[in-house]
Amino acid sequence: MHKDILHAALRIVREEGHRSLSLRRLANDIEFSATVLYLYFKNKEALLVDLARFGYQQLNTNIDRNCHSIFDPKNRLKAMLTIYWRFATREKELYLLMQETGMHLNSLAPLFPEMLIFINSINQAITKACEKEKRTSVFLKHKCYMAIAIVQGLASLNLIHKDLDARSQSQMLDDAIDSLIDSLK
Amino acid sequence: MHKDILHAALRIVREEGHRSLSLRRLANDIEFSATVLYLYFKNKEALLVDLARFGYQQLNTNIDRNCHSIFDPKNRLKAMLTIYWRFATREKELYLLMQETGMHLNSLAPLFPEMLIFINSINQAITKACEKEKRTSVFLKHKCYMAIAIVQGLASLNLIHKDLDARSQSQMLDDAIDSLIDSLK
Amino acid sequence: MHKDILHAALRIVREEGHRSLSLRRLANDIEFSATVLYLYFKNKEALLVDLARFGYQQLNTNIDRNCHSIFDPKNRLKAMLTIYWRFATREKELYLLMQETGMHLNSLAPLFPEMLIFINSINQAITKACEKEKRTSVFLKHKCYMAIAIVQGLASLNLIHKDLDARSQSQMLDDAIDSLIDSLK
Amino acid sequence: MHKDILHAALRIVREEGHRSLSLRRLANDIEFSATVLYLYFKNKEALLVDLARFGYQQLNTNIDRNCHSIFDPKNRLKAMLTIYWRFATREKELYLLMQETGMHLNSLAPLFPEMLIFINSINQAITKACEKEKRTSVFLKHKCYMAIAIVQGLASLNLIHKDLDARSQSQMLDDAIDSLIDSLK
DNA sequence: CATGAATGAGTGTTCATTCAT
DNA sequence: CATGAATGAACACTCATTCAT
Repeated sequence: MHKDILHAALRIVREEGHRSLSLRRLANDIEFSATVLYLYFKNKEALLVDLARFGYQQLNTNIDRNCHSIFDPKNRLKAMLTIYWRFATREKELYLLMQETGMHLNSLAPLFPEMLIFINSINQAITKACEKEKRTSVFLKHKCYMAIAIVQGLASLNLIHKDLDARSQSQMLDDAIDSLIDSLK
Repeated sequence: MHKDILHAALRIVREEGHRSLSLRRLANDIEFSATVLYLYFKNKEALLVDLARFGYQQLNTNIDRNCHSIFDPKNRLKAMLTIYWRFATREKELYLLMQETGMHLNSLAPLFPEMLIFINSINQAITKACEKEKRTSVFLKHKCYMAIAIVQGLASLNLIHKDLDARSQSQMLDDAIDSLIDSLK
Repeated sequence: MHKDILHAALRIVREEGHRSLSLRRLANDIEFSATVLYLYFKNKEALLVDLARFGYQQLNTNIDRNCHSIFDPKNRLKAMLTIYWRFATREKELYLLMQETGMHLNSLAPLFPEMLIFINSINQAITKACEKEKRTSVFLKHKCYMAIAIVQGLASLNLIHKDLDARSQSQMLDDAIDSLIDSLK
Repeated sequence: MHKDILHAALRIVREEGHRSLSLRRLANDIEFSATVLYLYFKNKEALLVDLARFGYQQLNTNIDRNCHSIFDPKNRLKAMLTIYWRFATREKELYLLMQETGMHLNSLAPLFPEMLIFINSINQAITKACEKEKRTSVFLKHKCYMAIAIVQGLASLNLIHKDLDARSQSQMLDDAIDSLIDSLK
């Protein structure tokens, strides 16, 4: 049931935007009373958090599935970031929800383990990609955040400036990732 | 009065976030009836747009004031982007409002001239920074958007991952800008 | 509760006119919060439609009850129209609401079955009243609408020209109906 | 100016319905401040009354212009009623306003001289049409009101049952008028 | 003669949430 | 385990009207 609710909520978010997700609307969709939502979620906020976590899970498994066979560290990193960007682009509304939910939380750790997993996996990929150079962990962390920032920046650009065609976008993404990877040396 | 309203709205946004900006609340703050808002703004949306435009004006004059005396193109570009980032960081909530408002508009041109001015000024700076290389306008446009994306990405990172200290952030920004400028050659 | 609301609404309409029927006012009367109205009606408009339908139901049962024992077709028709007129006169405000609601609808069929039932019953009475003459269905339809028009015309006259005494009115009604019935031959 | 206001109001009523006529909207159209309306009209209601009176004036002059050369009393009466019906049909929204305004008034005489003129002219036509029969004034009055009722009834039918084509309507009107004229003998 | 500035009361509507059952 | 019934607070917005200037 928890899952059913989450999936229904997801559908609403995907189809009508996260601003349109109201508990009544959701209760209607799952064909249960609205009260039942409070049996499975403390709050609307709790539901949003779960939704966001689900998003990160999706993202993580997406990455796992597609990258587990890529052994070259740099290619692997590139693939991961590309998947991240594609996720943000395709799941526009869910991605926005993930961002917004992240913002409103005081501490990510307890509520957002999946996000940390995601960050970690990026971090590891970067670490492997510059194994020989023996970088400090601060350097690695910075690069990791930078990688994420680039994708997020491009994604949010996409939401505002609709005149950017898909080709331009993916080219910009490629360039940016290449440049980042270069900077690891 | 138009300005008074805008300033009061701005204060609410800054202090309590743009989600807390309701017309009632605003009317209360300016100690007028709510009706008066409709004498100066067609809509709540119109007010938001004006607020966002105001934000871009601020940003533009900020840039003007601080960069007009920097003649070296690359330094100039760096300064501009740094100011942009600082703006996004310091005016967190206003910046978010600007982003959200931008997303909901169909065409930016008529309602957001100030945003276009901002983009243009970045574009020009980039153009000057690689004058000798005779880059295509597409190349320039991509780099321009990329520059904006980087700052936006770092800004949104900032909003989510509060464990990043100021030093780290500005160092990441510096690195990223340098790397971008490098890529212009 | 649906019925309770409808009845309270009816009372307001009857006593203060359908222009005075606001959801807040209604909620006040039933001593419930305004929100509860939306549990039973999608809209204010939906409530109005239900109110109008209720009016037609009343009218239909009125007709049923009083005419089922009248077998002479012409007398029957006359009785029906007289009841219609009396309804319009006595339930002045409800009648007006029924008219206005009817005007604002695009297609009567789905939302106003009761109105169609009413029209149908008039039509049948007319059909029976000139069975022998084998009239075309167009002729019958015209006469049916004409019958309704006459009553409506007299009713609206009543609303404007208050100097008409009851006797005059019912005499005019009688004459008009007789004349209509005559024209069926 | 009085006239200018009235004409602007008329335009709004005609184009957007009498429910859309608000003083602000009107002030906007005439490009004056809303306050100025109160210099020429005591109330919104006063303005509506004037509007309605204007409607009756239009109707009266319409009748004058087109019927002054018809000498046969019955033809004349028929022409008058036809014009009335056409007016109600073509000036749908103005006609509705005239009806509604009439309803809300306690006594028509002081505020609606034009309406009385209209009724009078119908009355006279009827009187002439049955001069020889020496009818009582009550009889004449009844027939007069009946004539008006018929047209009003058909007009309001028109507003609700949109499935009636123009031909059917004018045929029904003709029949009804003929029948009424017949009944004068 | 006209206005700008302002308002109070009202509109329909939506929301997350609660609680007795 | 689930519901039906209900709510209070808020929302954006519109209206006719007033009054000092």
